[in-house]
Amino acid sequence: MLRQDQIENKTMKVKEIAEAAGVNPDTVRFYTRENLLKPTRNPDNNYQQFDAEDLRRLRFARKARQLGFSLPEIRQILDQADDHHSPCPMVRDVFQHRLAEVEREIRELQQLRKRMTAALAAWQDMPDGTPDGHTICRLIEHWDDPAPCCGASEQNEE
Amino acid sequence: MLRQDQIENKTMKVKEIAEAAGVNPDTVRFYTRENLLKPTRNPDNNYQQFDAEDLRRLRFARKARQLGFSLPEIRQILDQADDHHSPCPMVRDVFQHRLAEVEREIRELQQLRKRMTAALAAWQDMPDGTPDGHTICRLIEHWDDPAPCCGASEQNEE
DNA sequence: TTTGACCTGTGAGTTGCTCACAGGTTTTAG
DNA sequence: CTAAAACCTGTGAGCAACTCACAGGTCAAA
Repeated sequence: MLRQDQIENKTMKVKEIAEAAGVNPDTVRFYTRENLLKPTRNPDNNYQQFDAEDLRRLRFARKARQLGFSLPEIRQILDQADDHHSPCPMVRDVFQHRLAEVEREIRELQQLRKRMTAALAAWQDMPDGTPDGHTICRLIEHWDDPAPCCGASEQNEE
Repeated sequence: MLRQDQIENKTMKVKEIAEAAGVNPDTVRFYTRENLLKPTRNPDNNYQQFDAEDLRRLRFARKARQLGFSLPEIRQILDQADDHHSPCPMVRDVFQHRLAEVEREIRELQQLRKRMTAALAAWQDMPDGTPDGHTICRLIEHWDDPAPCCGASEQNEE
């Protein structure tokens, strides 16, 4: 299965590291372009060579993406780690910032769900399903805007 | 304040309708390009003329966007209304679909928040704040993937 | 009349990928 | 041994829903 060079250096080509991380090979190429991954080159054919460290970086990047970190943030973290600085104080800041965002998003979506279920219920209550043909449309039209800013007055968390 | 033609026909220029709807004028131009708005033209100067109906369409579009409808969906709804079809059965379908999505998003974000607060708590428990400099990073690295599909086994809502 | 604010259309930038293309390399099957 | 399949390379475009920039035309008020 593994060739000699793979056993010795554990280097992978694009498709191999992509499969190992469960991502699209184009994502690997994209991250390489974006300097999140810095593979060496095989001088014979100019192919990219990824090692176990690259795989860890890639997995880290994917997990950070799931947490909502942006690619520039992730690059910053990885670069700092490369420089033997602990990126963690910075990570903590970004992390806390991101947590606040997540909580805001949750509140907004809960508000939204509440309105939507109410709208659907109002629509269901109608006799036949298409009572006058405009209920939902009116519900959308008369939807009152979520306060554009500083709307933190009523935040009942479910 | 209002000129004569505005009083009689209530036509607005880009900036006026944009302000009336609380959006960026470029958004109005964009929606016009995308055929969500179909203003007439002033033959004198080729300026776009929006009327009260356009304003209602624009407001409807904005509210539908807040609900998560896509521009093609919104265009479909508006076009059907133009044809004197009630768009509402279709709207209901899209609406229900969107509600399911919103609920899925809420569940995912709540999962995420739970993990993030746990991570921060673990980090806070450390003596000084930067205990070994890698806690959060490891927390990210060892973050276990949210089950990619069918992860609906444990959905404790809040 | 000139300044400034608006209008016009078009094209590019944003984010995080994903896909397409054209040409080079390597692997595999016959 | 060779031909085809599968991979590699870099580059450029496309997605959504705007937002901004630009160059030139129009119009209001000082």
